[in-house]
Amino acid sequence: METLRERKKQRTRDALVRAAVELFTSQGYDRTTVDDIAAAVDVSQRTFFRYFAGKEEAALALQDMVVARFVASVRERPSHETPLEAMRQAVVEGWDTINEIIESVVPVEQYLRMYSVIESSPVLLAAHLRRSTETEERLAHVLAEREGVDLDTDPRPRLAVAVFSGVMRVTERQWTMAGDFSLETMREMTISYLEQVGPTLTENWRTH
Amino acid sequence: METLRERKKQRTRDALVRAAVELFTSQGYDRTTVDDIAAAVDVSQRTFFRYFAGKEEAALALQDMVVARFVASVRERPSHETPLEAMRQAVVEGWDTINEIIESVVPVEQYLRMYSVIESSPVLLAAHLRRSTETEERLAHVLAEREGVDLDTDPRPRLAVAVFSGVMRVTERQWTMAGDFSLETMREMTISYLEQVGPTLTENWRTH
DNA sequence: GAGGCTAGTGACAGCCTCTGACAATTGACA
DNA sequence: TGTCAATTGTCAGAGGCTGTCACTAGCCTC
Repeated sequence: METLRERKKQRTRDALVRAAVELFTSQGYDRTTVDDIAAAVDVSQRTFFRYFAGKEEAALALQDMVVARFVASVRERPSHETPLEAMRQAVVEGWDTINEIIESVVPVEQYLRMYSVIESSPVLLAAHLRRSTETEERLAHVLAEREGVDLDTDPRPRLAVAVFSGVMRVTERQWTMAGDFSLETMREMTISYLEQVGPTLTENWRTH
Repeated sequence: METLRERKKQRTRDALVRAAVELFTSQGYDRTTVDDIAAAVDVSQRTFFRYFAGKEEAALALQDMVVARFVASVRERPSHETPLEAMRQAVVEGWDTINEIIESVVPVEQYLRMYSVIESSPVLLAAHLRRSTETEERLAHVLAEREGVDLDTDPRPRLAVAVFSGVMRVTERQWTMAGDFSLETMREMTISYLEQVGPTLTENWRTH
């Protein structure tokens, strides 16, 4: 972020993300064209595509920031924690520090609203899920290193991450459907669902 | 499949899927245009889009058939099995009966090769993952009914399905990466990975 | 601080996916 | 056989995305 060039570039990028999120949350993802976004920032459409590989990437830029922080957070967890504990703590901690990450680009409120946008747009949801698998792969590497196991021969890191991500995905979805867009609710659901995984897999559901 | 019209339609659809899979597995997904597929079957591009909502749908048509069978299979499992047992049995059983489902449209070998195509094409993988979430939702309904719990208030069906799907997804991916496209290997990996989930979540990975 | 160098941009042109509208064709059925 | 409905082809066009090329503005050296 030293030179004027770099600062200018960052400003353009932020402006594009801001405009994109603004338009997506107000008009919807499909009803917003790349031209709209470019026009809102007063750059050419071609320039938009120099910053983002596609419309999706602009929509998921905020997610990327949060996810990157989450992965880093897991890596920094004390090594006495089990993989699941480490991921759990990192997520919960994440919900508390979201402001710091997002607020520099858009209001947190708008970030939360993007969850609905993502969930309600098939193409966007698809892109989000694919990116999540990339995150999972990165996470698996982190866990393997933490626990000192070989990712090529030991499937456990990937299995643990897959299970964890599955639960988080359900949480995300249920939270969105509930329509209560508060961080507090999200926090509670995260903890609650993660607690229930064990019993769900082992205990009998039928109570009679 | 009574009238001539219906038979003709089915034949066109099968021909499109066949041509699509043929082209995708030989040239790759991105290097195959909808025009190519339509031309191979000698119908107009517009007709293609009357059969499939998009290029992806044609590519995932075979998957759909297999998945539909899987969900039905879970529904038919004896009620004394736990949810996880039922899903596990349904999958393993599925690998044994795949021929019957697929062979009527394309050789099984080609179906297996589509896994690589899906895995190596970002857009296609994204579409696949999104569709998987829809399957998960359907599965959750099946489990909820089986166990007699309320899906609106009880997260356990969705959690169980999410965990199971997560494991299956890892299996799928590792199988594809291994490059050994035999049903036998897939079968073994499925069973092996599902067995390891429990220990992975509870036991200590560090053996010293 | 002048001039060369290069990253970043705008302006086209063009490909591909996908959709709406309307006309032409073909099967269904009285 | 004639009418009706379903299926298809043709045409037109929007929108996402990419290559190309010229141009401007920041940067760096002398």
